[in-house]
Amino acid sequence: MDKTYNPHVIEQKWYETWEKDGHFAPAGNANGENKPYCIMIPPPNITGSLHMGHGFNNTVMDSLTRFHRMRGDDTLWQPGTDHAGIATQMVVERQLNAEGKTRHDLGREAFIDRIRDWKEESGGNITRQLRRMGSSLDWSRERFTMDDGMSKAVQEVFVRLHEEGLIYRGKRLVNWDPVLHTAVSDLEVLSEEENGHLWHMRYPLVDSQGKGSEYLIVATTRPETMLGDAAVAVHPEDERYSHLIGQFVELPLTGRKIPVIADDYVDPEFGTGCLKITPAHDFNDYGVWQKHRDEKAISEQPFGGLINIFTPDACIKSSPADDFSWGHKARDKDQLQRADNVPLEGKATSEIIPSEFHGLDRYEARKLIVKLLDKNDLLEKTDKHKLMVPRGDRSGAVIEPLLTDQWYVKVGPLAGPAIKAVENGDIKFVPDNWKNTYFEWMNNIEDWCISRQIWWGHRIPAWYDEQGDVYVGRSEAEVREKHGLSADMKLSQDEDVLDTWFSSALWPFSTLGWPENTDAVKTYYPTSVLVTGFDIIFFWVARMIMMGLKFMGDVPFKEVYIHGLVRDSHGQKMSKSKGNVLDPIDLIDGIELEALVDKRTAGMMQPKMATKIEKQTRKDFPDGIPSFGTDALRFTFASLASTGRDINFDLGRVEGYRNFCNKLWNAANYVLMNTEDKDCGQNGGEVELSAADKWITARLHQTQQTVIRSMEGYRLDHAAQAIYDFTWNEYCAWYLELSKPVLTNEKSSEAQLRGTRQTLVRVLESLLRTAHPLMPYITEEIWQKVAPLAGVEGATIMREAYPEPPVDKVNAPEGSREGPLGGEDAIHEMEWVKEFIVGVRQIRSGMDIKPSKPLPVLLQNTNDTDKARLERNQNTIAFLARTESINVLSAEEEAPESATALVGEMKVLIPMAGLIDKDVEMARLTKEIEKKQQEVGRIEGKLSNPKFVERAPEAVVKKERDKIADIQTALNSLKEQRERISKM
RNA sequence: AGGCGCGUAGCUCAGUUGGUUAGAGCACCACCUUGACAUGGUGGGGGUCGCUAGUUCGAAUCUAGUCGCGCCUACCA
Repeated sequence: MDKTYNPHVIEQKWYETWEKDGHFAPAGNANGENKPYCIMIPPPNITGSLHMGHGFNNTVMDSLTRFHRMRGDDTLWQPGTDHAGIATQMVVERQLNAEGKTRHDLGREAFIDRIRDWKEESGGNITRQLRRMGSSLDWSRERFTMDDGMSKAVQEVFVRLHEEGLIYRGKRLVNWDPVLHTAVSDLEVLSEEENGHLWHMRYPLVDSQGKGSEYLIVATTRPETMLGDAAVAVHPEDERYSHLIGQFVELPLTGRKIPVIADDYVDPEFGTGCLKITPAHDFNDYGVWQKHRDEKAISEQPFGGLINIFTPDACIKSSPADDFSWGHKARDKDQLQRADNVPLEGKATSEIIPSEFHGLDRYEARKLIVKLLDKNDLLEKTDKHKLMVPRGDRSGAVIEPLLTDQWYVKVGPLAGPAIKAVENGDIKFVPDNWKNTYFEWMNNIEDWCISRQIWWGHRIPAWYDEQGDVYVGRSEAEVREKHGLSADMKLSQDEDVLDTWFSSALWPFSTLGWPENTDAVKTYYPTSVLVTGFDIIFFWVARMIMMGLKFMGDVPFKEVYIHGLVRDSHGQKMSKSKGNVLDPIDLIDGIELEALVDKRTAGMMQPKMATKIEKQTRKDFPDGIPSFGTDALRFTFASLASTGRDINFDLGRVEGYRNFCNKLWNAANYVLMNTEDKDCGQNGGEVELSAADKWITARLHQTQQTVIRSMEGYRLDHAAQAIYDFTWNEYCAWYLELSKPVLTNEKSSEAQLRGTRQTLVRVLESLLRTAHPLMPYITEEIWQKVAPLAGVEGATIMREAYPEPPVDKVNAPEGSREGPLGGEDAIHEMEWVKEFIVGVRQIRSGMDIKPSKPLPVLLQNTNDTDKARLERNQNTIAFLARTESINVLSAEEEAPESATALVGEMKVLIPMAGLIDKDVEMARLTKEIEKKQQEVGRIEGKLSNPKFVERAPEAVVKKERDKIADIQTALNSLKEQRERISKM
């Protein structure tokens, strides 16, 4: 082993070996005892690169996977990527734009080829990065959501749902992205509060004779939509306006007459209590229109009131042709009429919109309308107003509600069983609270718009004849056959593709080969656990549950472990625009400050932001980021995996765990130095175990129990903490030190030496297996060297058995792989030894005595146990406390003036002559006495309370009594000591 | 508007069904280059657990209220 810990050298090497030797593949179940354990990776987007969220998420999954694999489960962690329809299409379109082309120049097929080419080149970036994280994914089963097999699954699901009437086509208002020219689902729209205006517009009454006011005032945040108004609504009980219900107002700038209708949707308190109704451009107005569409005054409006004024670009229509080319595809007049039952007699939309607005963008139209209203004295006032603006999560464009033909999944019938599965515990959320979020959404679920007007994705398996009738089937041939359509009948496939989440929803079973009934499907479905962040409970988790139950008749996973989102150390979300992103790979490899600054400011549109980010980065990382290695990063992620929602990532933690790796490395180095080429008892021979040997073994077992319990409960932070604590504070800080006096003592017997060496290697070997799921590389590297010394043979630690510590540390069977048994006596003895040593050290440190100076020690008030323990451990104590001599005083012997430490009732005395300052020792004792007195006071308070003694459990009372007795003894002892010294 | 989460040491976080002197890492102070490790060792300082009331023999932990921060849902033009 190298003298110094160098993660880079070992990491690369081991990952390649593991992958090459097929260690990531499931073990299978040849012996009939291996339970299946399966995790499906949440497929990362092919356009993406590894971010901290991935790093965290994959650390958790890999740790679970390695843990279960070592425990003998038939373990599969399956990788794959998501085609990410819109995101990917945008990436490649941007490339084309740079070449001065658009996707339309290439045509659909060539464009898709181009995307596939791009995927071959760049799409593997993230899987390479996953490998760097040490992820033990079975790459031989890697899937991609656009694979043939996946397409088949998607098609099958679509057709079956359609056959059952759970997929339908409808003309509805959808969230339309006017930049990307596609519909998006509710979930892909992010509404945020923005500053805007509330315009109060005057709509003149048509017949104001004797009716009081001459106009109604409507307030709107979107004046441009007035061109599509169909009515003005007031609350039916609003006395201010009740007399006007049924009257007409003149729609300014257009001359159209629209009715005043009554609807209790209107809030009389808001604005003037008059609400303009624009049913084709507002979801709520559409709802109002549906209730009133049969009223004559509405139905006689153009298009029955459903007046769509926008083109797909969100510009005002400028020609009659626009009426038939909005949405995403041209439709003829008859079809439109049939679909909506809306009469098309009369004028085209462009003819009812004044020509000065034609072709204007929605915001230009807004400006002009406000200007003209103002000019005509029809603008009452303009108020500043905060409003929720819906934007597409990909394009950032303001989403326009637009009437188009789309495909929908009727979600209600799927949601019922999905809710039940969580209610009855078939699926458990961890932490449990997240089920509330799930129920909340599932109980208010809306039909899911699944069609997208883009090219990259699963094309919808539907064909149209020339009359526009639609046929759904697995292929054109199947459609013809099913519906008896003649071969010469012209059919054209739907141009749209499916929402990416539609294929993701099938992920837990499509990856296993469904719709074929493969062995993998039979073995690994339902999968064991889904590990993901809470941000996609709606997007993904809920939909997988619905689809799994529907098509597999069983839940897709038994548990959902929801973890937090990784933020920066101040709790800020990491984002490119904030310039606070950390790249896990940079934490592994390290990065120079300049490179980091460049990376963070690259592509910044606003120079101001770039400057700010640069400044912040230079402040946060004055020396760049040092290289920490994968294991340190993984251990950090694990240590942060508590139940909270936010994970604030602090670089200091990684540094601490990098040091931990280094500690482990050096400890191994020490162990090897003392055991390699030496007899560690692998081949038999008498072995004598010291109290220290037994003690560390017992502590190892306790640690392993904690780790196993923690892993089973998804508390990786507790597992990490237990491993850290044991390794550093017990194995390294104490046991390695305790081994030194044995190994260096010429008087040690062969059996003693063998016992110590054996314990050194066996505990280390077992510890490495315990830690391996969290820190795979360093444990493998060390294990390779240590295992043979512990008498273990194997190709790799990752295929070794996970430690099974004996539950009962006194009575467990002999010959456990985790080492011999400890035992209570050994533990107590070691506590005594440690107290002794610490006591001397405290005096030494408190008195400013050089560590190198050997001290004479006297023991007073010793009992037989003390003497026996001293006998056995004298050499150890002398070595670790650096004593010159240890002498037991008999009861009648007077002790010289000394500094004192207490070990139970025994006094450890260090004579002060020439060494120790009286005042310092007085102060030390006084402080100690005060502390003890405080505690005595607290406990006395408890015990003198009769209610406590009466009502508290006996064990608790006894504990307090024992405690106070101990403290009293110590206190008396200390007081006495102070008394003596004060007389000096 | 509704729902949820968080508030513990200077910072980042643990704290299991209420019962030790409330812990860890980093940072801080002093001492130490002793032969695994200065990415280290030894010793030490630092918290009225956001606030208030209640339940209880006993509250960081349970209940109610309150303040602060954050998130997610929602149709207020």
